[in-house]
Amino acid sequence: MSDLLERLRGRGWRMTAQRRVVAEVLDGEHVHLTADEVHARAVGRLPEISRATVYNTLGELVTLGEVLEVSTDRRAKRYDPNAHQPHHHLVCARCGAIRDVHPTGNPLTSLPDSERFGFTVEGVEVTYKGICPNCATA
Amino acid sequence: MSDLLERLRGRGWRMTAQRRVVAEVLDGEHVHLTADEVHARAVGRLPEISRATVYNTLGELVTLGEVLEVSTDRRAKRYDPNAHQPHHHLVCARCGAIRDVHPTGNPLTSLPDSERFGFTVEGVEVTYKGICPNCATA
DNA sequence: CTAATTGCAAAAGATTTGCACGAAC
DNA sequence: GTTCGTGCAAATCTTTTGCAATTAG
Repeated sequence: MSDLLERLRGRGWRMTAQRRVVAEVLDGEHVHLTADEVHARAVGRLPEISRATVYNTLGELVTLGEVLEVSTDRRAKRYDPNAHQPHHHLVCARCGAIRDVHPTGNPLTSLPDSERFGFTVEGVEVTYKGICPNCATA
Repeated sequence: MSDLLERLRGRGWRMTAQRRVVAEVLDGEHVHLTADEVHARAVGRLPEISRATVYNTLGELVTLGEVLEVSTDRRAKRYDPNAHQPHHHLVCARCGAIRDVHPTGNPLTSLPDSERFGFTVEGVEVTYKGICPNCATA
């Protein structure tokens, strides 16, 4: 059963077949699908679901804070349902594969005032870059 | 005079009016323009320069390692000419403004083996998120 | 002179939008 | 019944590509 779905129900999210399918497709760890991949998988379970609905739904999940948008070097954004466990990303520079990694014991110091340029700092995102074992072999 | 341009000359980069203008437009600190913004500014100095050439040139500068691609939450990528001084970014969640920030005294521990999933880790990118003074006022 | 670069225009890829119809509550 | 969500198709925005004309070295 989908954790994400549970949480959404709990928040009184209006439920439809399409939204359920999107939430189900997204659920899990190390899941970082593009909108198009979400649509492709959703179609497997609900053939008539449209891309527009997938985009709408993803946008809403991001607004609700239940899904994170991951911007990569590539064109399409990826969506990460693992929003409630703080984590960072390890990205393969060659193929774009992404893994979740969890903050090391090292609490990242917050930015010193002298480096804030008057900004209010709300968070930090850490992305490690490297080559995945698959690409290293090939 | 443009630092970037100097470096490119030194590397024997084939020079054209278009390339010079792109390098000039990019030079500086806290510069994070989109391809379209680069084009707009380049046109100011060389009216007939085409978007395709701007894209070509930016792509090449990235390949040469002289310019960094910054992926944001927004659609268009941004280009950062400050590639030779290691730094991170502070991004306004509201308007997208970006400032360069320099690593705090805190050396970010490298990822432990148990969190590498077999990847070779080559670098890390840190992005602070917040609200810029401008947006905070509005 | 020769190989590399440019501009154009068209194509491709990703995402958004307007609107009539249909479904959730 | 009312409000909100959906599908479609067209629009928009960003980036890439093919190719003939041009230019740097």
